[in-house]
This record gives sequence, structure tokens and C-alpha cells, in this order.
Amino acid sequence: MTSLPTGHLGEVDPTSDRAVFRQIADQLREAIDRGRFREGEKLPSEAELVDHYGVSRMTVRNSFSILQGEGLVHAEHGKGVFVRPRPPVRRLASDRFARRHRDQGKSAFIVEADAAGSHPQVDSLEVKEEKATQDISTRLGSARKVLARRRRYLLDGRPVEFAASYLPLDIARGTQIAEPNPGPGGIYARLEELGHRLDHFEEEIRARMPSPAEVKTLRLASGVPVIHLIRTAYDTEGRAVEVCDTVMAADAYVLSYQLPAT
Amino acid sequence: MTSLPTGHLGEVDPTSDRAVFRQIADQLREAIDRGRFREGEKLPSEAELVDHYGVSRMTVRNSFSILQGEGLVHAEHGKGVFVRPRPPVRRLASDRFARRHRDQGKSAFIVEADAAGSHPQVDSLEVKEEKATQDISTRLGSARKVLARRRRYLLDGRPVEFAASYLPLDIARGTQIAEPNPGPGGIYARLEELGHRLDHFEEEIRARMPSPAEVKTLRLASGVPVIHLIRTAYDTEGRAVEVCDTVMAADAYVLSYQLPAT
DNA sequence: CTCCTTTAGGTATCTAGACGAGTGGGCGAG
DNA sequence: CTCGCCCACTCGTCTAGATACCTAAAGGAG
Repeated sequence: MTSLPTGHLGEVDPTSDRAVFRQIADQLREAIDRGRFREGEKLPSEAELVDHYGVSRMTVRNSFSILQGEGLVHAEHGKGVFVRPRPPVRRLASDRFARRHRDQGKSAFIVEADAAGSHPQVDSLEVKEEKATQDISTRLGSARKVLARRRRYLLDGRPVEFAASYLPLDIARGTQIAEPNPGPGGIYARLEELGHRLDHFEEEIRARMPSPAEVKTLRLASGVPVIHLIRTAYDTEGRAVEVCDTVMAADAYVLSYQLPAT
Repeated sequence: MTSLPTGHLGEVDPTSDRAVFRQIADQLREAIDRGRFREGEKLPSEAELVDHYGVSRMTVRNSFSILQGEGLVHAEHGKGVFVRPRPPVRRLASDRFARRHRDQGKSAFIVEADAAGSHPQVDSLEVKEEKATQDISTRLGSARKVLARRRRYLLDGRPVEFAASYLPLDIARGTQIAEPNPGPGGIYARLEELGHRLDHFEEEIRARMPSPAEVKTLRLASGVPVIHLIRTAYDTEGRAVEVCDTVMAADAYVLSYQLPAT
């Protein structure tokens, strides 16, 4: 017995209740979990599995599609099917908007990524005035027109996050917030300079599968969900002065919050 | 033209770069987004789409499997393929562990769900002593043996959350925390009675696709991610006194946090 | 040595058909 | 009228094979 590519795998029972393609997926999954196939390593090809199990090619592909849906493997056309490596994650701490982080010349994202030794980029900047959607309008206390700032964040060339900030036009129009580069400390620093002292933020977090547009923008592999975060910033008067709608590749993030127990 | 079941759908271009099954999925997705098919409504059957588009059945099934992966539709054997209804969501506010919520006789989950008009249940209770995993041990400050409390939460009969609490054995052994029913206010109230006044919580949030075991436990439809939340409770001495590992059906939850801007 | 072509081995897509199995309505027996 | 069976419709699984296209390495032309 040489080290056959399918050496770790057993057989399937066609008479079992469990469908053959699920049995094959189970065996591959277990082999991956046990480290028989390591991260980035190539799995046996479709043809090899067809031979090994004595099933048709569609059945093998069906198995692969299960594992892809679980985000365990990814297929590369012409090369093979590989165990998906777990990418480095970015931790978002709940104090990331603390005032003390707001004095540097660069954005929080750049500073943080540099510190972590990654290569950060910000991309597809768009700043324009537009009509607020129903949801944004509600969150901003019925603002009708807003300034929208959209950008994409990349880490080592990989898109990880797409964010859109919305501010009521009566606050943002004509200020540096309406410029592509909002200056040191970002828009929160500018808001405070404009007299809107920030009081607190509210963050709503959901997770779901991405839309096709999000798959494209974030270059998501199949089986990777997104984290959808909607943050509303309130000033000390209780007015909502900004809503930031962020979609993150879930495999690239861990969010971290600290809560008082009082 | 009567109201054919496929009346809203166009044609496909086999010469297009975009694969036929993707084109079909696109058309169905758009029809759903536009409300041509409503929540819970049945889509055209495979056979009808085969006739309409003039493709083979595998191609149509391929389209359906895309939409299933996106969590947009679900198939019911013998009945058809249906637009997946968006279930009611449970909002988790960041003050849900505030001391003022800790005096009632029932658990926070029960109280909250009752208030929202849902029928809550707690299930598969397991309380036992065990060896801590590496991760849990680290989070609990190198505790080796722990008390583990596992339970599943259901809303209107649907499982929505599976949670496991771990406490250092030297704190929990022999106390009411080791009983199936920890009493009014839950284990946090008991911890404080034991002299561990709670100072703050730390929550880590991830999103990912569920493992097969999680699919089973939470009866998840395909295309539904899970939110994985790990909460560590610290007492005023800075000691980690509990770790709670929670897996939630992502389509049933919105997490909400309030952050100070200081 | 460099660059292009060929080729072997991958996956992507599609067809056509077969059988299995869950669901629900119609219809006949009682 | 009611109950139970049958059947039509539906999705689930599997086979067998064809074509297309991608990738990498080998080999030949310059």
C-alpha cells in the first residue's frame, strides 16, 4: 500500500439510509477535521474519488458541493479542490471609537492593521449627497437627504469590509466631512469640532449569507457568511448624527464587546 | 395568457458567459426580491421550469441549490420549493445582564420571550463536571476542571440557541449552580451571593456556517449561518468566573450593543 | 535561454433518463 | 358519508456520458 491519494477514506454503503453523496462528504469532512488533509492541501480529484468509491462523477461533485456550502473547501477550476485555509482575523474591540483613538492622522483601520503587521488599503471611495432610504431616514430621526460616504477596506489585498456612512445633510454639507479625506481622527473628530459632542453609539449585529453583489465586492468564497453591523452615533443632545452600515466577511472578523455588569 | 406559474420569468441565453443555471437563479432571485413570489409561496416546480426554459432537470435543480445556499428558498420533499419566510427575530440588548434584570424568578430568556408574546422553552438540560477544553481553561484562568451547564432554547417550538456555561469547579461545586435549576436570577445571582460580585462581561462574536451537529440541534435550514458568542464574566477581583459559549441561529437574532463614546 | 504550443489532468456545465420516496387529492368500497 | 387505497405530482438521488475551459508542466521553435 503506497500512500494513495484516497488512502484515508473508507467505503460507502449504498443500502444505507444516508445518501451516498452525504456519506462521502462525511468521510471527507472527518478526514479534514482530523488533519488528514491540511489547510490549503488538495483533496483527491473527482476522478480519483469516482474510482475509489465506484460512484458516478455527479455523486462526487454533490459531496464536494456540500463541503463547499459549509465553507470547508473551495474548488479551483483546472487545479483541484482544496481545504480552505482559515484567514487571519481582525479583532474589533468595543473601545475602537474611544476618544483617545481619535487623535491620530490616519484612520483607525490603517493604524490598527499596521500594528498587526498587515498591509491595509482603503478603496472605492464615494462621497455624495443622496436621498435617504426609509431605514436610514428612520435611524437618523427622519432626515430626508443625507451625505453618503462609501468605502471598501482591504487587508493584504483581500477585501474584508464594505462600509457606508450616512449623515444628515444639514450637519455635513460644506464641511470637511463632505471631502474624500475627512482629516485626522475621521468624521467623528469633525463632528465633535462642529459642536456635536458624541455621547454613545448603538450597534446592531446580524449575520446572514451574502447577496451576489456582496460576494462580488468582498470576493467571498462560497460558504462564507457576512456580518452586518449597523452603528448609530448619538450626540449629547440625543440626536442621531451618523449611521454606518457595514458588511464584513465573517471569516475575517471577531467582534469583541465589553459590557458593564451594573 | 393566463397566469402561468412561470409567467414572471424570461428566457436564458445559452451562449452567454454566465452559466444557464446561474441565469435561472438570477431570474428567480429577482422575482422573489420584487415580491412576484411572496414569503412562503411556492415557486414553479422543477418540471415547469424545465418546460419553460427548455433545459434539463439537473440544470433547474442546480439553480434551486444556489438559492438554497443563499437561504432564500427551501425545498419540501413531495410538496415543492418555497420562498423562505423571515422568522421573527429575537433582539438581544447589551443590558440584558444588568443587575436590575436579575431579580425575577424566571430566567431572562423566559421573561423576555413571554413579553414578546412567544412561547419559550428550555430543553436538554445537562449539568455535569468535566475536564475543561484548552480554550475554556485559558479563558477561565487555567482552570482544569469545570462545571458545565448545557441547555437549548426554543421559541414557539423552534430551537434558536444552544448554550454551554462553564464555571471553575472550586466556585460552583456543591452550590445551587450545580443543580439543574439554579434558582431566581440564574447563575449570575448565585455567583454574587457566593461573594463573586460581577464587574463586567466580555463578549466575542463570530459568524460562520454551522457544523452538521449544529444543523441537527438547531434544526437549521440550509443557507442559515450561526452566530457564535463567547461571553466571559469577570468579578471585581478580575477573576473570570464563568464562560458561556452560545451558538445561535443567525436568522433568529439581532444583537444590539450600546457603547459609550468616551 | 526564452517563448509558444501541446497535452494531460483538473473542474464547470449540461443533457437524458431512471428509480425512490413524501404528499395530497380523488375515488371506490363499505 | 367515511375510510382507505391509488395515483399524480413533487423533490431526492444516482448513472453515464458529452463538451467546454482552465492550469501546469513538458517539449519544441527561435
